[in-house]
Amino acid sequence: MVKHPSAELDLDAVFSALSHPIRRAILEDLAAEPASVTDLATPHDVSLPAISRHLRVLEEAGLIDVEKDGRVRRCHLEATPLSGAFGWLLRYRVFWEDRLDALATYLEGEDP
Amino acid sequence: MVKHPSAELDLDAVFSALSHPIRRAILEDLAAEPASVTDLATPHDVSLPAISRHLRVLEEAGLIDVEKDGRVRRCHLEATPLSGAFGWLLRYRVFWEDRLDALATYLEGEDP
DNA sequence: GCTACGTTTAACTGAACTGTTAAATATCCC
DNA sequence: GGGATATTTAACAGTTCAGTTAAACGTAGC
Repeated sequence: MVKHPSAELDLDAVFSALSHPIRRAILEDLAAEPASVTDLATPHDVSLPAISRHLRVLEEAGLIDVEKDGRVRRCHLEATPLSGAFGWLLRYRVFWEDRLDALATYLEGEDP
Repeated sequence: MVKHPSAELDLDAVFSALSHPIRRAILEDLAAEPASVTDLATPHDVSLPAISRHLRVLEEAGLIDVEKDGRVRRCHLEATPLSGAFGWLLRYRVFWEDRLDALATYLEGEDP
C-alpha cells in the first residue's frame, strides 16, 4: 500500500473540527460546490472573522483547501481525512447494528 | 438533570468526545469488554480524576453506560450514538473514494 | 489615486477543556 | 469499628475555544 506523503492522520483534529455545527454545515455546503468565505458565512448568524476562524480550523484539519483567486478565497472540500474518522468508526459498526437488531427483534415481539 | 439515554442525537457531543485520544482509547478498551474505572485508567499516564472526567464526557455523549457494582463502577460501551456520526460521515464517502480512485488511477497510469 | 469589496489580524472577553492535588464518599473485609 | 480500596468532588491553574468589534491588508475597478 502506498503511503500518502501529505496525509497526516490526525483524528483529534478531524473529530474536533467536526464537533461544531457551523463547521459541519460548512462542509455540507462545500459538498455541493466550492464557495467563497462570504458565501459560506451567509447562512450563519456570526461575524465574518468567526467564520474565518472556523475555516482555519477546517483547513488545519485538512478538511478544506483554500485557493486564492483575486480578493476572493475559494474554499473546496478535501474529504480525504474524513476517511480516517470513518475508518475508526467502522470498527464499532457491529456494536450498534447488534443493538439495533436487538431493538428490532424486541419490537417484533421475538426473544433473541 | 437526567438525560434521555436513547433519543438524543447530539453530534456535537459525540464528535467532541471522540476528539480526545484517551477517550478513543477508552472506547477501544470497552469494545473488548466492560471494565472498571481503575482498569480503564491503567494504560494512561494521567490521574484517576482525569480519567473520571473523561468517562463523564463519554457518558454524557451517550457512548458509555456506567453500572454501579459495589464500590466498583463497571463501564460498558454504548455504541449506538456512533451510528449518528457514522451516518454523517457516510455522505462524504464518495468524495474520498473518488479521491482515492483518482490517486489509484494516477499511480497505475505510470505503468501501462 | 481613490473607493469599495473580500478577508484576515489584533485585542479582548467569557466559557469550556484538561490536568493537577487534596479531601470526601462509599463500599468491602477483618 | 477501623482500615484498605474504588471513585468522585472540590479547588485551582493553564490552555484553548468561540465569539465580538475595530483596524488592517490586498485587490478590483473607475
